[in-house]
Amino acid sequence: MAPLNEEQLHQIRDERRDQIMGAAIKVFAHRGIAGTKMSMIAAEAGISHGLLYHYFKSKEELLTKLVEEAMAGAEDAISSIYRLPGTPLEKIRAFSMEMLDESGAPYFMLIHQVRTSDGVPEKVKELIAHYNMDRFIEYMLPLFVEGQQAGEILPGDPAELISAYLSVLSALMVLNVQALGGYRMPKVDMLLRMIACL
Amino acid sequence: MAPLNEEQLHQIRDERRDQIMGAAIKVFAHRGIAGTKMSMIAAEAGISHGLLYHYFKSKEELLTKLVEEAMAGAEDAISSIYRLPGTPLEKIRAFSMEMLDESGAPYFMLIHQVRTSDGVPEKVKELIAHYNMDRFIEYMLPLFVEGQQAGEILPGDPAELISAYLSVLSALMVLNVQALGGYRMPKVDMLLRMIACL
Amino acid sequence: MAPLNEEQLHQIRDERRDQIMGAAIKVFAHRGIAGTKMSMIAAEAGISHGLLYHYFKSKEELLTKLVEEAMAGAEDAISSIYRLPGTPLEKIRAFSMEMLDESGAPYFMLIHQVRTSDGVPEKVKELIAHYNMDRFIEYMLPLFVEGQQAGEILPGDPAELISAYLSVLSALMVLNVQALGGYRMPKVDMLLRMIACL
Amino acid sequence: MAPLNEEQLHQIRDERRDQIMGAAIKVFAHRGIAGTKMSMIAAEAGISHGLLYHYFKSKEELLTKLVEEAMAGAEDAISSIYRLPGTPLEKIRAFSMEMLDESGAPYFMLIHQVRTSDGVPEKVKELIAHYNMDRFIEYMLPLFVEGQQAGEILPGDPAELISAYLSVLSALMVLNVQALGGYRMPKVDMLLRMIACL
DNA sequence: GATGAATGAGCATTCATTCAT
DNA sequence: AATGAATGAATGCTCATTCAT
Repeated sequence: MAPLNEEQLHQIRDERRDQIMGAAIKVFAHRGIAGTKMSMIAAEAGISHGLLYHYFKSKEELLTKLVEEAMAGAEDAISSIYRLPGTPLEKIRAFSMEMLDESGAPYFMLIHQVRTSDGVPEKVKELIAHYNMDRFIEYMLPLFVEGQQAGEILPGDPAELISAYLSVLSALMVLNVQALGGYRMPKVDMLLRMIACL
Repeated sequence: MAPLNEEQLHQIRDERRDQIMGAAIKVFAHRGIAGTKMSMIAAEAGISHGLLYHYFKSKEELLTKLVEEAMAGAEDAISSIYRLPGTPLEKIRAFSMEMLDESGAPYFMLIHQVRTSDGVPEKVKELIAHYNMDRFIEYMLPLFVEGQQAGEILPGDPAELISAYLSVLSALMVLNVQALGGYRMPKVDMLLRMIACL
Repeated sequence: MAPLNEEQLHQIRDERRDQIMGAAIKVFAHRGIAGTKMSMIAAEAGISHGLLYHYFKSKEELLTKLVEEAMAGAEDAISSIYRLPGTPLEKIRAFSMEMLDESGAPYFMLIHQVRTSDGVPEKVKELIAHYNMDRFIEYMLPLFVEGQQAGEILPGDPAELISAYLSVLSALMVLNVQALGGYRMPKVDMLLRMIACL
Repeated sequence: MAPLNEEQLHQIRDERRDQIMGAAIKVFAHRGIAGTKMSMIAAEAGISHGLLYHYFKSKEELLTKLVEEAMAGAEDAISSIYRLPGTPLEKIRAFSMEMLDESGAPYFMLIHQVRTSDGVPEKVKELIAHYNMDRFIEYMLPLFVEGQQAGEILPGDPAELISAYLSVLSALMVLNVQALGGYRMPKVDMLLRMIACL
């Protein structure tokens, strides 16, 4: 009966969804939640605004899906650190470079926008609440302890070290999206001095 | 009975303007440029929205004035560094603590909002363009050179050191406005490790 | 293997049309003209909205066809009165019971919706204009006169009697579609008291 | 401080509200709930649609207020029956004439629209549920019983008599708003034959 | 100076309709 | 014939701005 088979339809839908979400994160990150108009997203994705609503019931749903994806991505990024080669400090170094290479910046930017915007729906705020730095600290704790035992990383409360270091990384990512205003991204080795034994 | 004289009227006017600008920066910083409604500012300032327009011709003018103030304030903050006591590194340390104590955060936040928002009027963008980090680097250059000569600060291109360090400071200020999400502001001494000889 | 012949295709087509019109009148009657979305009709009929447009060029055409059918049906119902058994009053009694048994209510409801909705296309309004009560009065006139001569029906202008009585019948049908709000359909004998000699 | 005093402002607001509600009930009654656009109400009231939202937060709120008013009005109308002069049947006669004189028709029409439209917000539906005919039956019960004892009104369950009679009255009001299609409002005396001893 | 009623441009969302498959 | 992706006009609602008082 169906003129296009199930699979073709599914593929179209998936492609469109990705296309829209890609456009949306770009616009949200740059213009803020309230500053982003659905028509901008549609234009960026090259479709009509009507079609946008065929795929996402509302601006809120689109934002929610984006945040969910961002959080899953962040978790992925952090958890990948153990698969990197070398000593703990080398792993952290490689991880830091990956973070700062800007490809994930829109996601961090989006989360920052959500976090600092008061006009965001409660549901999205809740999602973000789970994206607590504590989860990431837990992930990295064994690595930092190992580094401290190896004499590579500064002594002291490792949770505090991690939190401070990740805060700086996150902050730089948020700030640097557009490399405007003369900000210059610090070299990774400079950042590592904050936590490494020299 | 006698009507207020010229000067008194002027003073009331100035107070009102300050009151409004104080309210405005708070709201802008938290809700973003587009997310901030004139009525929110009026409510925050405790006046009618009609009165807002007696003091500022438009949202754009208010934003412009705010950005101008923010830029002047930033310049003040940076230039004050030479009036602080101690060695160059001690001056930088004191300056850093002042920056991070959050009192100036809304201004940095505002500037960040303006910088990363595409929907901001061109005129305001131009203002911001002047607020180039290069000016601040120039200000701090003698201090860093002095510190390097004293062996307190790492060798290497001082302009790059300053730029990187200020980027981190700015980034943390922007990120930290609400201290949400488990981010913990790093200790100043940890940040100083990025630039100091240990 | 052999493709369906002309006639079979035609029959399928007719069945589909009936299926759609049946769904449409239900939805129109319950939700009003403007409140009825094409997608609702498609869902009620169990087909895609795309297919709807294979059978009816537009919402307006569908509504028009429905109104035409409703009017033909009403005429049938009225004209059938002479085929009923018994004295004039008995015929009227049987006819009244048939009307009120609710099966034809959606049609009356639809006509009422069209009549009282200002947003209906002019073409449909014109159709309705023909469905004037005067036609029905003409139909029933001989019957009422006969009843008056037999002393069963009140004396006086028979056209006025008919008009009033049919108005009450129509009104009750329109009102009663959903039997909500505690309205209770009056017994037919009670209604007949309006026109009958007791 | 205030340029217009409290009272003047209040008066303006009240007038505007009445003006809007008057316009709204007219449009809702004629075009149905879904068929009524806020812009139509604004146009009917002779104001901008922006001002409409100054007075009523949403279409739903406006509809709710209208229904509340309609229900209060209906209760008033029914309860006023005891203040009419004459025997029970005479009271009922006077009451019926008042009902049918069309001034209250838009309210009945509105309630009918709400009752038969599926797209109406739940909150409004609940309001209507209270406007149950049972309440009105209770009101009129003593009057009908008195009429039966006086031999003016038919014997039998008075609640059923009332319910049936009020159903007919309501139905006629709903049907007759525009006196279209050749419907002719029956004379009150004809309607009274349904319940009166002759 | 101060207020809030009033306006209208702009944005989120819905829905009739078209069309490629 | 049948489906659902795609479009855009229309509608509810918000908000910057103006203005009478």
